[in-house]
Amino acid sequence: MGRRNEHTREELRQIALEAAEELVATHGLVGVSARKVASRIGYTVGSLYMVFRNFDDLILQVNERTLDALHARLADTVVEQLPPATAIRALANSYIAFALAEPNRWLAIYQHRLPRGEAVPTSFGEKVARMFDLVQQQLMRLCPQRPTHDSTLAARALWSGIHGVCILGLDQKLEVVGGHSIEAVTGSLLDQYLAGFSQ
Amino acid sequence: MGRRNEHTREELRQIALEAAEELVATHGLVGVSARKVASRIGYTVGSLYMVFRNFDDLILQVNERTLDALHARLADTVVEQLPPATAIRALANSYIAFALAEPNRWLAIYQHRLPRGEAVPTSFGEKVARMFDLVQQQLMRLCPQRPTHDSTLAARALWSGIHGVCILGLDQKLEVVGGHSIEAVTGSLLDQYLAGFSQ
DNA sequence: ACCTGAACACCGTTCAAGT
DNA sequence: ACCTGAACACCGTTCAAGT
Repeated sequence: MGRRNEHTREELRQIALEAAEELVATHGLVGVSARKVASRIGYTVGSLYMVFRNFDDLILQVNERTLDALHARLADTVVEQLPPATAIRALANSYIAFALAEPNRWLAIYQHRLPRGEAVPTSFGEKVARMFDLVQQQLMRLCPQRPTHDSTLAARALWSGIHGVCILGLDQKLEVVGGHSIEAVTGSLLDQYLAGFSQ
Repeated sequence: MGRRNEHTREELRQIALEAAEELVATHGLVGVSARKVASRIGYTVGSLYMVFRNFDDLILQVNERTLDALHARLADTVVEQLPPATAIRALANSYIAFALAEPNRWLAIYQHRLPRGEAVPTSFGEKVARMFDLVQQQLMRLCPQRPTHDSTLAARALWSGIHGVCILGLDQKLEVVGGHSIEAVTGSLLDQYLAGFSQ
């Protein structure tokens, strides 16, 4: 009992997050529990409370890792050489590809909710903002004459829209209506919105 | 013990759903449990399994009630006398107003997820389809010359987009980026999309 | 200082036993 | 046929006790 010192605090945090991430990826947010995470890494439940404030904190950190992976995917989408409208479509395709490849991890970001009154950490908000920025840069290239305000608004509108299609698509709450693919629906959204915006 | 016969099966189902709905409305999906619902209506947990297959079935039925209320709100939005683009904006405003007035009930529809492999009942899908239809009717009025296929696709794209803005907005995952209101972002989405679509 | 093991107050679900 | 009460296998969280 007590004091094994096999891992540093930081190592413990890392292996716990990796175990939790794998549980999210394979079984979804509902498939994760503090006890399961602990047993996967060979510790008892109590140990997790040495490195995480509580269970929500653990999930929040898993989700931040997913946001990092998602942002990396978008940032890796080479876009500089493309015409702006094509660049935005490429970014949208990367976003959708991530959501489809990692549905459980991607959904967990939005399924997890903090108790009433508790705010998400600022680092979380910043990671979301980074993604909007990538889109906004292309919108500014598309319409350089427009004021910045227009493109920040457009980036949010467009990206929230893409996001909504992915959510409903993965929920299978979209397919029931007629059988359009996520790609077809986002394609329509992008085509019409960009046509309107650059007009 | 046993056999009180104070309520018929259907009455029991109704008061349970009402109690669950109130718990969702005030505390969100996480604030509901079978035990809490049972105690609110003066029964023990086991009784709920006489009228619901399991807890997911109970939540699903709560969510169908919310979908009915949402559809009623949209159907009540008088739209016949308006120009189609204005009508679509009015429908979007009703949708947003519902989400903002009943955030917990509205979010519960999309937060609840069935275990892997289980499909939502067809009645659920039909209720979503009904909502898309209301939007599609106006899109067809807007561009009568376009094939039906275009307006079904557009209804899904546009409505999923509005939906995405609401989701991110309520999550406060949208506000952090710059402080645009849900109304401003959906306004942009509608303006640009409709400009592109009717062009 | 680190970690366990047990306790506490909760879960969803089942089912023998009572009326 | 209806409903309870207790049981089962789970939860998140805390913390005295051991090394």
